[in-house]
Amino acid sequence: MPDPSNPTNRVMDVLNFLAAHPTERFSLAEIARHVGLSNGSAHRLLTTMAARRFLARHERHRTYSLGLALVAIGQAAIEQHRGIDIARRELARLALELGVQCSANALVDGEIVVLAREGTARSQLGLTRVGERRPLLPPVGLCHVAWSGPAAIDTYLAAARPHLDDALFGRLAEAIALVRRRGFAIAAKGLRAALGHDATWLPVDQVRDAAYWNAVFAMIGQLSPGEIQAFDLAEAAAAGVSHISAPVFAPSGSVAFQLVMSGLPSDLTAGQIAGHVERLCATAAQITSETHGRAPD
Amino acid sequence: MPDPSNPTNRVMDVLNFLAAHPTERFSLAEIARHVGLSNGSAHRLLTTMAARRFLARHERHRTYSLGLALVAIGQAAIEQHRGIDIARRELARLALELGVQCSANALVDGEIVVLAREGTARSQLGLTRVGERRPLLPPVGLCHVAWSGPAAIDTYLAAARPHLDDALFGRLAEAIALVRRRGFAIAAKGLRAALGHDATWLPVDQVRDAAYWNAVFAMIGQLSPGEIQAFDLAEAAAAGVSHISAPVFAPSGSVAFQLVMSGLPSDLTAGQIAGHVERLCATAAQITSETHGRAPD
DNA sequence: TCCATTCATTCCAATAATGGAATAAAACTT
DNA sequence: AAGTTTTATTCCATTATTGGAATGAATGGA
Repeated sequence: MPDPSNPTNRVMDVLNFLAAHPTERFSLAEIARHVGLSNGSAHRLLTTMAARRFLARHERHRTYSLGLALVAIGQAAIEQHRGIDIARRELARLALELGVQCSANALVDGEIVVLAREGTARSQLGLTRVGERRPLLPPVGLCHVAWSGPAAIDTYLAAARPHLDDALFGRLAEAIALVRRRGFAIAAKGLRAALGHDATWLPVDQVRDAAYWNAVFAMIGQLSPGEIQAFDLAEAAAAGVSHISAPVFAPSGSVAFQLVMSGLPSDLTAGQIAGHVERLCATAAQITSETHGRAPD
Repeated sequence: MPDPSNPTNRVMDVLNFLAAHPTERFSLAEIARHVGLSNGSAHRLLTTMAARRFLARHERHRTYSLGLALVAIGQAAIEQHRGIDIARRELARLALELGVQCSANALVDGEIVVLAREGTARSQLGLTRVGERRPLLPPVGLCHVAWSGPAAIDTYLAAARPHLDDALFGRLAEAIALVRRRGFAIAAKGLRAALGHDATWLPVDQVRDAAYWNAVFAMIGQLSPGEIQAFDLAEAAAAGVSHISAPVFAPSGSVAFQLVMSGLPSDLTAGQIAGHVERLCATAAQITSETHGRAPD
């Protein structure tokens, strides 16, 4: 692996930054600051991209946003990833039949990126929008990590370590092995559920400044054991289910993306929860199969 | 305008190339050749992009295609361009009510890129797929050119000049002024229609080698006057309508994208054609209005 | 309305990316 | 199965890009 190409990364940084804030528009200076570019470089970069409609320039406010060329490229990308289409269809069916919210997300560049969402959320909180990005931190993303190599697992654990006490950290480490063993992840609701907050709620779509990270880390520090992972379904039934997730594998054996079911009714029995888990896992397995994926050894 | 940033353009070249062939996958060497890169540069570029999932690498065949990150970016781009969503909805309605095929396309990087398509085609030919790219050459793209500055118009005319005889070329030049005056473009069917070919048919989704361009230029040389532009609707009614198109304007006064209606029944009267034109223009105007666009002075 | 501040744009010395050759690894052919 | 061609990857001197300062334009506040 050769040293990465910086100019190339800069282009992707700009695109990622703009995609992470799909409703906003940014000036040259703002983009330069957030992406870590000098004004001069940002100027050439942005004008070059705007000239080819990868970015749209809004003359009136001198701001930039994602351009029309990316609409077409995104559509072309979907054609390459039939699994996304299948996931949309199947998740919509699940959402309708079970009255839950379903989504699919991938790990991109160390962040969780929402690829699809079906079903309407019960609450505003935990609402995911396609294109949104969240940090890869507990309690989310276990399915992405559990089938990765030791290096990725260590990175995940190391990021969470400073914010968890020993007991919770141990549970997280165990959870990874457990998730891989049983083939899905399930998190219970925790203390915050009483406040109308779901643990999957993380500040989103805002600039990742110190205040943002403080809020995220504070949330992680307050997790209850069950929010990290429910070790059996009875535990989940007692506290209520926060979310269930299952992996879709690529042909290479890595996790292509994960399916997430959330917004479940709070009065489910352990048996009903098992049914939901079964449905989600079956859907994930079906997509894995239809896209010629396979789980790693 | 500063000299463009080459490293940035290379990234966009790769993305455009892969997006132009959404069903295929390419090796490093193929991409390097088509985009005009050295193997060394291509190697670093592709591995850098694949590392961040902008490209998907298929280990088995050592090929690359568009990655999952672009799915999310494409979705985010759609959020910025509400017009695309509105166009989808309205074009679907038009397609259903009139029994025609409708699409939207934008000018990206000197090429026509299909952004949306609604309604099923009557024939396989002229079938457009979202993400597809076609050269900006007569008889398509008049709406993109007609509201542009003299420079863009000259470029368009110059590209067509070598392949048209004097009479046809004069008609094309006139057509641009006419389209701008009346606010839409309409092309009749020509000789090729009898063979089941529409003039909008152009080789697509294949590598742009010499054979490709020969086929394209040969097609242009065989255009009939009405295929370039029907100067009145009676002319269109007599030969049958190939396609109608109307521009959607951006706030800046430039053409954001154009709407195209094709696959019309061949037995329409001039009055019925006028009705179709009216519907398409009204839709375009509505989208222009809803997205705060305006026609240039 | 004027001033201060922020922002966009240009320019040049310092620096990092690039092209092309060389090497190694596949893939294909005979 | 061995030879031959194509492909992927590494390396280094050449060359083009970059960061930062300076300028000019525009915005917001008093």
